[in-house]
Amino acid sequence: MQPSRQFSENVYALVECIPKGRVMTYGQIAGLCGNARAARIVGGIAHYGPVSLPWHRVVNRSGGLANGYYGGQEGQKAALVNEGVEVFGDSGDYKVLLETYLWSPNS
DNA sequence: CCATTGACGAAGA
DNA sequence: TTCTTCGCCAATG
Repeated sequence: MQPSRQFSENVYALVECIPKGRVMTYGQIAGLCGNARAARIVGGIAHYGPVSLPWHRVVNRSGGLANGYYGGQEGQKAALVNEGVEVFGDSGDYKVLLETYLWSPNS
């Protein structure tokens, strides 16, 4: 297989596969896609890529919400809360409990 | 085709 | 302990 181009494909598939009420980290997604060091690529794809995917379920390794989300952290936070995820922190520093909401495709 | 970006991660100061 | 810097590699312009 040629994982190179499939990277974005894997990212899209994984993000779409994240069940409601769960989240995944960029690093984990990158690792599952074959490039553990391409965490930025995931974020890059998210930025360049379509908004058609549940990017609001994707958080950074600290469980913090993304910093360039199209609707801002408050938008992503609202989306997560809307799915039953408890979001802690204040404006600009939202975060979720990875211990509780982190999801894995093998799960 | 070349240069720059990018919503991260981990290490260093 | 927090802040800063480097590295990673794909996608966009």
